[in-house]
Amino acid sequence: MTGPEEPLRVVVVDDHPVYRDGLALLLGSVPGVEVVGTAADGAAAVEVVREHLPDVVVMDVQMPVLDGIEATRRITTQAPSVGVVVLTMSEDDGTVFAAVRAGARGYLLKGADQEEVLRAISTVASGGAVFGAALARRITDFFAAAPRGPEEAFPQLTAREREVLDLVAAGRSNAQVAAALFLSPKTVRNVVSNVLAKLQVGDRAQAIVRAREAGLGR
Amino acid sequence: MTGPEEPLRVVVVDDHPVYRDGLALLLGSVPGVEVVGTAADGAAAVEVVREHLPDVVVMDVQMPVLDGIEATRRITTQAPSVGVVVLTMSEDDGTVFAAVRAGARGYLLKGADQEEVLRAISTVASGGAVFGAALARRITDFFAAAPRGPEEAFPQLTAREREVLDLVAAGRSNAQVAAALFLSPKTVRNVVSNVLAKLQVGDRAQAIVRAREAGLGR
DNA sequence: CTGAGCACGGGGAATCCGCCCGCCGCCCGG
DNA sequence: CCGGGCGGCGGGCGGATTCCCCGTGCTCAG
Repeated sequence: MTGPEEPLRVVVVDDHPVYRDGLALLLGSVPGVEVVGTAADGAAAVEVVREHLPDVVVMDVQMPVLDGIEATRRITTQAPSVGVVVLTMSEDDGTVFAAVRAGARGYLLKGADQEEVLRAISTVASGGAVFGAALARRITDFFAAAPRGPEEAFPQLTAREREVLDLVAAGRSNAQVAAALFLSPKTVRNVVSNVLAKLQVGDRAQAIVRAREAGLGR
Repeated sequence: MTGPEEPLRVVVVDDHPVYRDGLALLLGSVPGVEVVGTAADGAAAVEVVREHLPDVVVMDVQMPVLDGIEATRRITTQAPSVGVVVLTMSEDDGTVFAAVRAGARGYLLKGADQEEVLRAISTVASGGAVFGAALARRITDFFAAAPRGPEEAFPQLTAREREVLDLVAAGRSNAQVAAALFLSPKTVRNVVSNVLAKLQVGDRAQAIVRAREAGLGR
């Protein structure tokens, strides 16, 4: 990573000529960065990327013909080694998630200054992921809400019972649980029975619901 | 952000003296970065941060007295303006999620080179979030898996079948579903039966798992 | 009109499941 | 030493669930 430095090969995609060429010029003037191509819509972007195989693509979202999300999906599918930084006006949750799901590893708002864009490009080129200031909060909030871990799940259960419940929550039958844990099917039934009692639920189905709400079975 | 540049005030936290002081020296030698404090454990880190209020804390995870996760939680709670970059050996999913939930906005492996660490510090100082190469994939995978909305779930099901499946996924028995939908229990059984067939699962439990993975039942 | 597809209702048999009971091995305090 | 408590283990039983039949009424296309 240190030394002569092959330049970072970048493609800029945006349907607004002034913004696109301005950003390309700006990036090209930075030592160690080479803009190897530009495109004004998603379809052209896919083509340019296929041709030049850059390290990073800086991608707008709102574009004619093929939007940036779909273009990102095609690019990351065809050439997973290419990092995509999405640069857009929208800080809408749906757009952010869609972009990341499509394979983007960077997401900045168009208000970002040059240094921020450059840092994002470098980070993404080295395989990392970056989210701009306006999004960082949403990202962390999202993590806080979603993967509410197995968090000391069900302390009233024994280790064995948690183990069984986890498999039950994954949809396994008692017989499958027994096979997986090298137990008699009858024993599994009893363990499940104890779990139902401790969870204060009436049947297996409700146990699955409770367990999955606590993050088990995945 | 451009101009005279107040220096970036950084605190380095790591229980390994060589690593801690080496990193501090390295960072301090960079123009625009000032190391205003160091700490060897989480409790000391919280104290140092409270005293100096830096822009960014570079935090190890494995530490005596108070680990980096908990220290991060306390710091981001007391001083939300302070950005925390976690720097650790572990690329374990649980650790990553725990760190982000605790409020960290950066997560790099200890193999990261100096440039990478510097970029992360800058990005985090400006409010962004960064994940190193080894984690980026997990992050994007996580996004791909988690917020999969109710998205036109199970188009192969009839409206009635989706309605029933939704209640089943909430843990209701056939009798409860029948009462809720003003149907005969026998009809509910048949509908559930059709759903099981269309979902290609063998029993109610697996249907619940599939449904909840698609966002139903909540 | 006629047949196909679907929602709805029903019956019976095989299966699965949860519950109650007893047994065994372990640990701990008297 | 020994007796109780607890978790893991298994048998037998009754109820719930699933599956595979059946038939009805409705809509829609040919």
